Amino acid sequence: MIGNRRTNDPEGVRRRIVDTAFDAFVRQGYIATGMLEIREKASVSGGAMAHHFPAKRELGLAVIRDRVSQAVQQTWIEPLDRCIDAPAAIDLIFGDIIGELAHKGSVSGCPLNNMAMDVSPHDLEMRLALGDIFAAWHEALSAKFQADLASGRASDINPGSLATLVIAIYSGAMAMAKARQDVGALVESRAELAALLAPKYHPVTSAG
Amino acid sequence: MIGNRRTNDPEGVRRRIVDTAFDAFVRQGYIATGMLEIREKASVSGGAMAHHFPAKRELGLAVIRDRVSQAVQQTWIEPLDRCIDAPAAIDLIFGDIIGELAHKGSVSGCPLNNMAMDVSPHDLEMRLALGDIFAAWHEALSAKFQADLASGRASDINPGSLATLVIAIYSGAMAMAKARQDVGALVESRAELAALLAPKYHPVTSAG
DNA sequence: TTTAAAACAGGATGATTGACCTGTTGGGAG
DNA sequence: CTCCCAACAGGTCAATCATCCTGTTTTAAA
Repeated sequence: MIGNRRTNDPEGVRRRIVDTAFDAFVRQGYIATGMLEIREKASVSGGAMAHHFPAKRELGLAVIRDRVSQAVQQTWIEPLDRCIDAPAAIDLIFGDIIGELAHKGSVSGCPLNNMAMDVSPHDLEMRLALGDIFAAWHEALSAKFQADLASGRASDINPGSLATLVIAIYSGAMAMAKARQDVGALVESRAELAALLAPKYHPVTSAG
Repeated sequence: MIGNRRTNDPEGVRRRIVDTAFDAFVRQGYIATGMLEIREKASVSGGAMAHHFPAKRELGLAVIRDRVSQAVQQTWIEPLDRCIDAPAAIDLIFGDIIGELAHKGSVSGCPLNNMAMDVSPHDLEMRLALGDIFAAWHEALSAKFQADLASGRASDINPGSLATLVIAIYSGAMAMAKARQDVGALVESRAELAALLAPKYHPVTSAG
């Protein structure tokens, strides 16, 4: 007769756990975050936690597959689909992130990159799951550059390696911003990135 | 009468600890590495460890100031001084890293970036120490671009923001390489970086 | 030679970690 | 209404963590 009421809302409890874990993993890191801390912040009992996620690994996998992937989807892939070309989308995305971080005050970094950095060396399955998200990101960017090429909007670019470069710039600039707690690196990288893409777009059609 | 012989070599013991810690911190991360693990790998007793580094923080600081900073110095700043211009140095550095990683088999990432990612959110002093290294790196790159500009070797570049871009590309490509355990991102980024710097260098001197 | 302090050895310590266990309650199938 | 299992509560567990302690040996200064 320990007898306390309980909520009995499996989907809600699970969502609360994953949401809390995602936030903590991104801000402090996967390894630095304890199960107890997640339980307390999510107001979930040990029994409920063990029921939904018997091991920390599975919670990590769930966060990667359910949250990190959709974070990349929302902040990168969907804007790419909506914008007229790749440079426009990239500039919009950088601008949104800079504005968000500037008014939020602190920089927690790119969720995908943060997770990849401290999880990759320790868990093969998580590394592969994160690799899939990188691949989807790269594919979306690459396809957009390819489309710009096909439509004549751009010329003289290699979609695949250019997509890799853009991802590297974003990830690296985010890492610098996080390390220095300053959006300056993102601002400068955005400007440089726009400048290096510009000459490849709207090629001068034999001006006289 | 516990009585065992001991080495009594303060500088050597300290160096072994810091070397071992640097290797472990870069490969598995600062938080994921335990003091016991470092002690065992360095063959150092608990007493010696406590004498040289009473707290883990101080070992982290020592690794950052004594090893991470010199790693950046050796792999980036010195080659910059030796090469004729920035693009030559950058291409050389990327090539060296790619070759080294390719023949080593595994990618552990950029020491500075690795340390910054999992330490920055938790310790202000370490974050500032890492920020100083980033600043020195940026300053060296920026100065080289500035010199190239002054010597007429390059034109139409912004040394400061271009240096930030190069650091972001390197850090980001390293992170991708680590996450996917593949040097492809470094290879592609090197090519793209060379291609974007080329038109700014050796400007066509009124060919006809 | 005496002596104080640095350099070490070999544990011990409490706190925290991830995992798990027993018991209880809810909801849905029959 | 009955029965069964998912859903949950609350506490326990061994392992590991960073830290610190007592004692011994070396070094160097006086």
